[in-house]
Amino acid sequence: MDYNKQIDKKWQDFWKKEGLFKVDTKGCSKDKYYCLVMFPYPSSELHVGHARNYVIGDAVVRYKMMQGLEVLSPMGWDAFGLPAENQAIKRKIHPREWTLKNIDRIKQQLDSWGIGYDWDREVTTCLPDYYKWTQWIFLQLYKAGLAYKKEAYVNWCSSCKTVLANEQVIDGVCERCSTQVDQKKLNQWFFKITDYADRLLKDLDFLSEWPDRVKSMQQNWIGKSWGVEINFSVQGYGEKIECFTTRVDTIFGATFLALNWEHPILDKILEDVSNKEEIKIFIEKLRNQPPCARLLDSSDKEGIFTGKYALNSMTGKKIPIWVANYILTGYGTGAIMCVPSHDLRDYEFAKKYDLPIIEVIKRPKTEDRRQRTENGEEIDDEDQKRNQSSEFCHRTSDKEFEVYEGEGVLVNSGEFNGLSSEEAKNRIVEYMENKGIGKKAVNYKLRDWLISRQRYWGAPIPIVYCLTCGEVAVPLEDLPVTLPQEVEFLSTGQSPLTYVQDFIKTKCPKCGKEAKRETDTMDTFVDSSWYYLRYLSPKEENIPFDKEEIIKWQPVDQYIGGVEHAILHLMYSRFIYKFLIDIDSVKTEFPEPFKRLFTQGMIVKDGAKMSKSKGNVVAPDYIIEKYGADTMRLYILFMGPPQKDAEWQDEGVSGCWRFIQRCLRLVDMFKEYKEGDTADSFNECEKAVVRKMHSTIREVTADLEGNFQFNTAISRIMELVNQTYKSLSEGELRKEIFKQALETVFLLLAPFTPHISEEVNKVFGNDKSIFSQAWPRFDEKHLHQEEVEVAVLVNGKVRDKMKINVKWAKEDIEQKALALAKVLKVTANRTPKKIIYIEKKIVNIVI
RNA sequence: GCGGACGUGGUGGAAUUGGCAGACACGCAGGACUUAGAAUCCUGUCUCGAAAGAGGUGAGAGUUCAACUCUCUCCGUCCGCACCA
Repeated sequence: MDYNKQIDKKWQDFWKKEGLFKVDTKGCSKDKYYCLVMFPYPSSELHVGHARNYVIGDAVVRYKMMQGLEVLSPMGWDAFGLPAENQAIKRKIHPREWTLKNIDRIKQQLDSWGIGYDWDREVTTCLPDYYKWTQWIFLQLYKAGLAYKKEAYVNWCSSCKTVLANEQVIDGVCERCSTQVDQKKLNQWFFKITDYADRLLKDLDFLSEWPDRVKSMQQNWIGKSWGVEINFSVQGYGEKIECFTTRVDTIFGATFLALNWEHPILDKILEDVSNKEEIKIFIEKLRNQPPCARLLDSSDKEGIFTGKYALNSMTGKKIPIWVANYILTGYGTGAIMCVPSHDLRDYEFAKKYDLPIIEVIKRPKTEDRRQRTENGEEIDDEDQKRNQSSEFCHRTSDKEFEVYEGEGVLVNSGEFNGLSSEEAKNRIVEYMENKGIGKKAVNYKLRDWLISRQRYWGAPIPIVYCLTCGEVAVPLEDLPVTLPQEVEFLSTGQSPLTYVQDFIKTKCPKCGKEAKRETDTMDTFVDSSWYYLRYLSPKEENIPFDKEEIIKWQPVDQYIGGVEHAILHLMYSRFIYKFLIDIDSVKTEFPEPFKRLFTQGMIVKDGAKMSKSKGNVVAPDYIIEKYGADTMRLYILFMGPPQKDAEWQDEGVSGCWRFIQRCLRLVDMFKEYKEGDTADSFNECEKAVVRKMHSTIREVTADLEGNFQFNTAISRIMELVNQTYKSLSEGELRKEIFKQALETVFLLLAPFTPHISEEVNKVFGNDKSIFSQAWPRFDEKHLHQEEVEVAVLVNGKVRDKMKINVKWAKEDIEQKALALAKVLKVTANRTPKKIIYIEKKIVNIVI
């Protein structure tokens, strides 16, 4: 059989004509399977790295179809965003035009690879029929008090002239243009995702089928920690300074307080300070420091004494209040109690400015640790000490003092002396709560989601500003707030919408007077946080999504995409989903949108991520031109475990091509095949093929049911093909068996190489699509083997192998093993201490 | 620093979860068929050794009849977070 490009095209057209991937979400009666592949940002053409994503998704979709499920496989476009706007500025193309042109091109690519989608459900986030509902979601959040505006210091990229979210700042530079990021105070819209922090954390428990890596990244990002909030009263003022600490057991060692430059109390306490100007200059310096000026070196720690003191409420001693550059803004209260004896950072600071250091925690005694070792063996004291220091201790260069950051036993802590850290924490909180000087508290690293963008190419925020009524939400019936087509891109730092008079000018929905529209647009992560719901009813004009459909089709059974979305996209989607559940817009048993998540690895070339600038991009189109779609698909799946990064090797592609040719040659042989004389029962060659066939079905199915181990699945199919060749050359096969073997090969290959599988399916006289056939089943009885080979080991070392009949008694097998010449040579007539027989595997003789 | 993943031939990678390490491919070498090449087919290919044999899964120890797999220590690579009090 000849493979040619017409075959690809022919079957792609066939699937389209037959509507193979069309799903009637309402009407279908089969069990549902919602397979979702992360939709692409339509920038330029897709390369093989992107292809991996879609090929994996397609293989899953086709496999599940053959399993008899109703498989929903939609596709769409994450079409708003910065690159389109950058292109517009650079090349004077309208973002919309550029985006839609790219969509056409990518769609054509996906088609030519034979990726199957229900295109009737296509969703494009930059079109009004979609972003109308993104705005709707904004308004729901607004109504619930979860969308709010606040003035805040934000990351400002002077090159892109825009505000960046923290997560778009990589190592202190803009993720897109690598310009140094500055700080700027602006009025911004936020979503209050922090209200959901605890649920986002707790509900990770529902996600047993997500990779641990992703879950731990999310956990980390939420960053929940338990501790105590302590009030320190400022001497001479009625004011208090709140500090959060996770180590209240070290309170007796707190010898100073440190504030960040933004702390509100500074204005008050600095009033009558003599060196006020000096301090202000220092604060100003910190304010202008971009977040990238991360202090990696301890010597970078800087601070200034405010001249004021607070009281350590436990010791009653007065402790100085400092302003320091190492106190984070936006986490905790902006003030901390500093314990230089048990916190390395505080120690470095105290050392530099000569502040007192009081040890209050002793490392637990070695006896305690010794008890913890399993077998009670003594452990060398020196070793212990070394281990401990590597864990918790930071020896200072002058060796005067070791900062011990671990837990231990309290000293110099008044009535709490002798308690363990753990006990002390409880007792001290209790004491503080009674006295009203502190209380248990929880802190999160997670911050509210900044969604404002001073950009044109995004969904307009549906808010109007009226001189009389103030901030007014656009009524639902007025949605969408349409993005104007005519726009000018001026580098001013303002949203281009600011200059579109027709857009800005509007009437206040409340009082009808002249009003102005909000000119910021939304972060594209808002668009992508709910698209999977829109796929279920993409054409609905009056509602964002159909509740009934959601009950039926949510959660997504399998979500597939890159790890780069492990934190933001997935966190935001989870948040929005939970919110929609809360406002009763989504009804579901399972509180998470994506039941199972698969993150595929990157394809690298010459050891590096593919990029135009490196010139190492592998274009799929040339591979398709040379070998066809199936070869590319097969290689992408065969190159390695799909969740791991893999190096692209052109030689590997030709290997897959050869395999396909080898399969097709077998089909040719079958067409010409003349059956010889057949006996009643199968001969050895036939038995071998049948056995291999069934074991292959079993293993390939297991590989796909597991963690999508396409690479091993394919290698097993290769083995079946090899076995078929071998049996053909070694003896007679009746035609029926030859046929079964071939049919099995192509059924198993169908999810990976759909075009050729369809073609061969036709050779066997089936007019219907191979994907309407059932996935093959194996029969246990064909796996059974009378005779198997076992390895014979002496003292764990393989000495010989022997064939045994599985019915033989254990003793007989052992006797036979002992009698082997190679075994006798080693045992030299010594009687074995013990013989271990593992069924059908091993005989181990211990002497 | 914290969290996670990982370390196996010249290369990509297998190993029914503690049971014959290197499946399946790539590459390479030799051979067959060809005027020749391409394609295809066959054979070989962890290391040392002529062979018998010995060694071998980053290093070292331990548990076990048996360890790539489990435990501990160390070394190294990749990813995420990072002055989170």
